[in-house]
Amino acid sequence: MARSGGGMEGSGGLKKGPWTQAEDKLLRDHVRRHGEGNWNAVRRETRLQRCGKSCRLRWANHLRPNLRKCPFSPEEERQILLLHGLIGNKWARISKHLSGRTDNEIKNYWNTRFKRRQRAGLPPYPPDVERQIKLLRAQNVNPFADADADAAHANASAGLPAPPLLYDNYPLLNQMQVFHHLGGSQQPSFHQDGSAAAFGDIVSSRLPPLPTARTQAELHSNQFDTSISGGLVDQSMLIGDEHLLRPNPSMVKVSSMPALSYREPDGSRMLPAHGAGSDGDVSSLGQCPPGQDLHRGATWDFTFE
DNA sequence: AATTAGACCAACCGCAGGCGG
DNA sequence: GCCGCCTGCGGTTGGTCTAAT
Repeated sequence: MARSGGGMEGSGGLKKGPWTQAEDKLLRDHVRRHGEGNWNAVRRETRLQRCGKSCRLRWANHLRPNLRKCPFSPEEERQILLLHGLIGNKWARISKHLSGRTDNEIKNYWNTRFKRRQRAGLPPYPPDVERQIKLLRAQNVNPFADADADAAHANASAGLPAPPLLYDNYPLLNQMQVFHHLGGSQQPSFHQDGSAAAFGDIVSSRLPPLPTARTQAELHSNQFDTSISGGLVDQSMLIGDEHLLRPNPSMVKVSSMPALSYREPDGSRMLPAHGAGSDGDVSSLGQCPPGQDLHRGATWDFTFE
């Protein structure tokens, strides 16, 4: 929704506020003809009275193809938490690991989730996610591997030799998939050298420095340093986020780790909360049925088993 | 039925970095 | 090196929706 009323004009006669269908069509047509980029030309070449910034945002968040507008699946939520734990508020980077998701969407998700947990006095990450974050950090898994992969791709295009085929030349998502495949409890072995990697052997190299420990006060209001809160988790915190999101009167705190499961929106079947998909591949989680907006109403229903 | 609080989400703003003149 | 333009990113705001009271 808009911050200012629809049809409001900013300086220079530029329109602000919510986009109309006609405006969307103009922008879509322009991108179809000229491709993405050069956003300031949109106003010159169409009747659209929007600044370039606004056009880019509208395209990126709403109009570009292959956007997924369904609610986040538990697997995606877990990936967001994990990536956030590793690289912080790098929404654009995180969104690159979740196909069809925008940085704005992920940022909104995190902010509301963060506020909720903060109000409840809970740490930002569920204990199992926090453990995984600490493990990945300890093993120096490179969360910026996608950038390396991009660079490798650029090298290839330029006729330059490809770098050695290392696991961290692939997106972090894939590393998590392997981790997940191993059950999450069995620690994969990581190597700092480039020796051959059998399955379960993860080669890691060219790592950025790990974040240094900082006091909570030094962090932004919505950032956490997992090195501080890690490990010391009260049993009462072992409750899935969805219970906080949509409190259930029958919800009780338990003294031992509950097994979580979730029910698909149609209630047809129950699946384990973690590793919902067989391989954690977001792209295989399924698109929303065309014309059906699942944003509201279709929530993941966590229950204790 | 009215009110309130919280969740959700679209969109704006400021800033930084890249690039060409 | 400086400047202006463009683009991308992250933070923030504020409207709408929904459930609870």
